[in-house]
Amino acid sequence: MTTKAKCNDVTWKGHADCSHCSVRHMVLFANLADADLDGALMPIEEMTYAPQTTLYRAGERGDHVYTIRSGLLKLFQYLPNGTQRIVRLLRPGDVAGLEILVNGTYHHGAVSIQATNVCRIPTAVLKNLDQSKPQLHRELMVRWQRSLDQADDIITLFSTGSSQARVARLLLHLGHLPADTACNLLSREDMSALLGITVETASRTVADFKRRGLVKTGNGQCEYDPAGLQEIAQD
Amino acid sequence: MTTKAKCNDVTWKGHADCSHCSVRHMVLFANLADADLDGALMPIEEMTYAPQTTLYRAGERGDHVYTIRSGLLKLFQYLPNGTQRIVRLLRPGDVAGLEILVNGTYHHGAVSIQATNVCRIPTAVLKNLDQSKPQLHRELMVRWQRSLDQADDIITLFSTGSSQARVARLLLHLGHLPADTACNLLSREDMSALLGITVETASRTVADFKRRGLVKTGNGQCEYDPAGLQEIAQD
DNA sequence: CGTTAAATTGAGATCTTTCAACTACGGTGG
DNA sequence: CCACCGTAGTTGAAAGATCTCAATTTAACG
Repeated sequence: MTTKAKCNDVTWKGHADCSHCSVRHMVLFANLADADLDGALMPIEEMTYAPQTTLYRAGERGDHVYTIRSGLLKLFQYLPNGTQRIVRLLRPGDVAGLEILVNGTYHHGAVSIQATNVCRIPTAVLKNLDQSKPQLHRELMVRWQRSLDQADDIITLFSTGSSQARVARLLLHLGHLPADTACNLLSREDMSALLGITVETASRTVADFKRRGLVKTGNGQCEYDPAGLQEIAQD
Repeated sequence: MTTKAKCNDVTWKGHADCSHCSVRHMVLFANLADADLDGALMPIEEMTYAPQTTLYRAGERGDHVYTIRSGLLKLFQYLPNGTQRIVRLLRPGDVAGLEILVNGTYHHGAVSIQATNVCRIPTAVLKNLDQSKPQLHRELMVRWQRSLDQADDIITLFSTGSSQARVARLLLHLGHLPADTACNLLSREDMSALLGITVETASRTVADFKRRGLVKTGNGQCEYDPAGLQEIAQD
């Protein structure tokens, strides 16, 4: 289900370490000098999770943060009535579990939506670097701010307006990274939990978009008409 | 409209300075030693804003963050269609404008809902303290995390479920601080922008609560039945 | 090829919005 | 002091959107 590898362990196949990380430019250590990272063999693990794998649960104590290298992760909370509400969608370069640095407890459940590759970083590493490399602070602030921006997106883009507008905005949002006109489709259940609508409404809306020729789907992938969806996303 | 006072200026009436701040325990400098703050006369201003006053606008450049000492502040963004969506509600102890530390631009509009008293802190102060007092980092992280928790609340509490449930949760949330069973009521317009419903629905819902004896209102104040609202807030 | 979960569809009930009318209230100026 | 005015709040009624529940189809997988 998951694979492990010491990121900085020279005995590990591939010789991977943070200073040669292929996504280094977008992750937590982006702006630290190579020398800062070379000093110690850090117990950072690279891990790959199959879809639907739980990384951690809300309320759980822990001492790792996760930077996403590839894939898609959802963070969610449970509502009073027991249903699940997705509060963040994390993509490569994003960080999960920063709250652990504040009080040692995760505030969300974290589950992979697609196959997801992450670096699992012990808080001890950050605390060590913290004292020696103040540059890390800025990097942490940037991640924290990015999380806030993403939360704002969930509020303004995904929790406001008609279900049509929400779905359209979601598709555009998902497509924004890989290409400009295609995206991996979420399950109707995840759409529902993310957009605050029912599974049926999500299904009907996507089906309607298909009928109108706005999207074409094929095994989990989705090609769409940007202009058309943009129009609907307006309101 | 607004009043100013140098927080640490010994010539200011009242002799106020951060080391004697009455809400010190809940604000940004909570855990800094008095000595850390005494060193320099810092250009921190205490200001009082009348209701409906704009502190800053989205997109604007700036170099101040605000800690709320008393009152109520809304942070909002505009939707594609021009309507306003409230993304955060700030109360005493909360911080507004932290994003300025990352890229110098405010991400929201900030407007006082009630008369609001704040400390207006230049980013330069934080950057100075930052280098000399690493303890400030933890304090900043705590604020950042609090902002995230509040954003999560907006998503799960105020943007999910029936309008009745949302209004009930809002009243309970507003009452949580002052007393346990009363709160200052928002305008229907702000309710609408916060809960993602129309002004009319907000009005009807509150009216319905009144008819059912769940709330009593009198000039902007609101007394409510906690158990009854809790019931409705469940879903 | 059978089994199970996910997605889709239909139909009616329910909720929310829309649009328009009306009321309450505070302040202004005559 | 009172009529007038503008804003915020309220209410009604019909249209529209979403949800609910049940049935059906499709897809996934061993």
